[in-house]
Amino acid sequence: MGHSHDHSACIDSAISEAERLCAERGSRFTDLRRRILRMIWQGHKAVKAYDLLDQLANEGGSAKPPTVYRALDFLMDEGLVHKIESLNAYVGCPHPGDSHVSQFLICDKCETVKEVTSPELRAAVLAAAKSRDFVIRRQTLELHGLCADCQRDRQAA
Amino acid sequence: MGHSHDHSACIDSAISEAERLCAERGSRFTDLRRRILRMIWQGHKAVKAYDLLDQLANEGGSAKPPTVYRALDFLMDEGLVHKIESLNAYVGCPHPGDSHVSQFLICDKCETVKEVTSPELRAAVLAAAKSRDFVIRRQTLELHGLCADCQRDRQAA
DNA sequence: GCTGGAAACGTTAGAGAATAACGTTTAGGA
DNA sequence: TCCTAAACGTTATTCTCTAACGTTTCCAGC
Repeated sequence: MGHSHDHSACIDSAISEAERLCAERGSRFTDLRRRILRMIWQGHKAVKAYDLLDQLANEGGSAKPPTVYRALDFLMDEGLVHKIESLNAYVGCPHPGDSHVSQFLICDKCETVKEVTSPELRAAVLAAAKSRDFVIRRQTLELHGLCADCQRDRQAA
Repeated sequence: MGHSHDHSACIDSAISEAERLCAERGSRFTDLRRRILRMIWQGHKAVKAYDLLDQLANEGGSAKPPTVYRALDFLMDEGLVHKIESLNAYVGCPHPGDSHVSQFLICDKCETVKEVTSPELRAAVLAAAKSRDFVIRRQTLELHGLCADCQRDRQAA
């Protein structure tokens, strides 16, 4: 992952995909929401709410917490971003629209968050729940460790 | 889970197991730490730090946040409690000592947290990580939904 | 038993995360 | 055009957690 890819393409495609989905659903992809989604997509790291707040402040306005949290709520409702519970931070969803359960690989060194979709893992989760007679509504599956790149140049964190 | 079991036995065994482990390791299981572990074991729900704080205050003293968080840190280091990231709350570990990765079933209705250990699920997690060349150091696996009991008398939450 | 140092605990202060409850603006359908 | 709901602004507060200090307590070594 990481260093070498055309990230501006990531951003653009995320924004236009969001545009498309919101139009399709009749939800309002306002300027504020677009700006915040763009900020989150500045990299493949999870972004903290108060960092977004600071960026908004730097861009001139006097933003307060509810501004950011309302935008985040919208983006999460639309499936455009996910919250990483173990970090209290938010990351862009690379494939909104496809309904899916989220599973994340989080590198503790470079902080890259990679969303993965493993059918086997999904099946194992469902099986574990079923055998205990438990009905899943929502799941948090966050794996912390070292990504491939950071294992190589490991001066571990 | 839940309604019908001798819970005082749960508490007692958790405390004495903690006692044993700390003695074995030479770590100090102080009165404060014992009290907080006992509070957490009052039920099979995850307990919030500030609820612990309130209970301490009710018991007379003037406890401040660091008191609780330091005790929680100790208990977590010793593997006696786990943090539920998706709730910002803490739950007793039913089998400290055994090294294990934690997987939780969390009922959104009765709030019972059940720690499960599924070798199949564990294997699936490892396989998913390995196939992406990712080394896991720590994992958060929290499944929210309805436990068996709450499915039966479902006037859902 | 005394003592020195580390661990535990007390306390003050503040950062970071999130929400409640109001008011104002704006977009867009009737 | 008007009217309503959604979006946004603003103030205040709650909850979660930590930094940084000082004091007490334990206990290993003398």
